[in-house]
Amino acid sequence: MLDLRFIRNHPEVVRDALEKRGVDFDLDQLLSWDEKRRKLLTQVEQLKHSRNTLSEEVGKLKAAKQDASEIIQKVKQISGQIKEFERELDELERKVKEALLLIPNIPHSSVPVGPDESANEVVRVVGEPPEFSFQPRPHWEIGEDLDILDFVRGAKIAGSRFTVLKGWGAQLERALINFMLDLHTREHGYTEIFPPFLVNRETMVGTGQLPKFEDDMFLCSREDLFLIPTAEVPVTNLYREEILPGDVLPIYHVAYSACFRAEAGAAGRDTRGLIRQHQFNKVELVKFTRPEDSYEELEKLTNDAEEVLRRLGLAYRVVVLSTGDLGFSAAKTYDLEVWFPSANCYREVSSCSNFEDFQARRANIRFRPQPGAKPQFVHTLNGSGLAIGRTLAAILENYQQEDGSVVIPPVLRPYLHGLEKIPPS
RNA sequence: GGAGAGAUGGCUGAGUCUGGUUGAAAGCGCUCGACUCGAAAUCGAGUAGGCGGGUUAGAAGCCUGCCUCGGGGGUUCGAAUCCCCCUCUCUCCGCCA
Repeated sequence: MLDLRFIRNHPEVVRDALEKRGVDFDLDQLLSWDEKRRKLLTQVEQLKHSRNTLSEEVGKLKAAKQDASEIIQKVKQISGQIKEFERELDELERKVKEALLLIPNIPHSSVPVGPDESANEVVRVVGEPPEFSFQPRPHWEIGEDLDILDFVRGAKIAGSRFTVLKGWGAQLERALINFMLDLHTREHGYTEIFPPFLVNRETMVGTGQLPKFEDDMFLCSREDLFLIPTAEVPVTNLYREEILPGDVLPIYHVAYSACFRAEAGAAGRDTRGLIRQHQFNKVELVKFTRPEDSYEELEKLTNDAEEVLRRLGLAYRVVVLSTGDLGFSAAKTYDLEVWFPSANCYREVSSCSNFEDFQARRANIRFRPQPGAKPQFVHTLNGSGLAIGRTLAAILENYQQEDGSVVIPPVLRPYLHGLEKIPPS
């Protein structure tokens, strides 16, 4: 959510941002509602002021045992008027609030301008894609042959885009989770959180999933609870409606969670393999920082996520998203894309974003810079560190051998009882 | 799920029965000042948030109004206080990993 006062004072900046994102939004409508609202508010406040002072007089007269019926009549009339105006005011406020929740964040000045992902820019390429003396196979074939991935039974018990991990597959998934959590907690200074996987509506609004993207979410309608699409949602909302003391910042949190996505708009895309699932595991990094530090923190966070890929020995590149590809709440995003030999291309395994105060304003997360100072909104950031399923798929493909076996990256072996290779079945 | 108790400022906690300068006593904490070589102790002052209006190029600051005592609605000239609904917390019972 943007600051309404900022929109009022700098409509041209907001208009420019909307255009760069390719978003159609009626800003003039919002501004005229806001102007009407403020005029009405002033009137209502004046009426309330006279009501308050007159009521006080009634109290004084009654205490002095004098007649107050004349004033009481007058105030009754004023109250009626207030009620009438307030109905109108509520309607305007509702409209303004709803509109405000639908305006995306303003892209940072360093973000490349462009209509879609074709305008994204590669920031750096790290590592060499492996050479194969044979035709590398896609991970779903490797996994099924090794009897560690079961797509057929996943579809049977839950539906398409659900997969069963088995044997070394299940253990490799668990190893990846533990490896990432250990790395970020022990070496990068993050505090681990294990959050609820179901959250309420206010929480989903806080991070920006609602109201705009409800169709992409799984909803437990009986309780009106949503399955989280990422741990970003519960973890960012940990401090919703709070004023944090300035000295606790920056806060670094890392959380493992299962993630649930309806993938409503993705019918027919990535139907094979682990790339696009309704349920997947992810280790997520979340930061709360002072405004002046957030862009430096974004670089550090991105580097923390990259470290996972470097240690796993996977070739990857870092891409900065253009204005047309940027997510609704983000001001700047780096995607980490890992090499997939079978597809001969890079695919996203992490998305690291700075939301500035966009989520903090929605969720009302503030801090007091100094004891006694006025509260300010924090900046929030997050990034996958990393998506587990896609990482597992990348390992299967990049470490596959001609005989169908898969070598385990050395850093993971301690998590797999020293296993060096998943043997062919 | 059943029965009961409760939710007040950064925290503890009065006020609710008996509606009226109580946006809220007191204590703690915090900030600033005095004392001190410095600290502790002591003393003094200050210390909730939000939304408007004025001043300003704007911000800060200052002046001013409105709202908020878990959330929403109602009664009343006037609600922390009375009534209704919701949420959460605690205690007891039931159930359960």
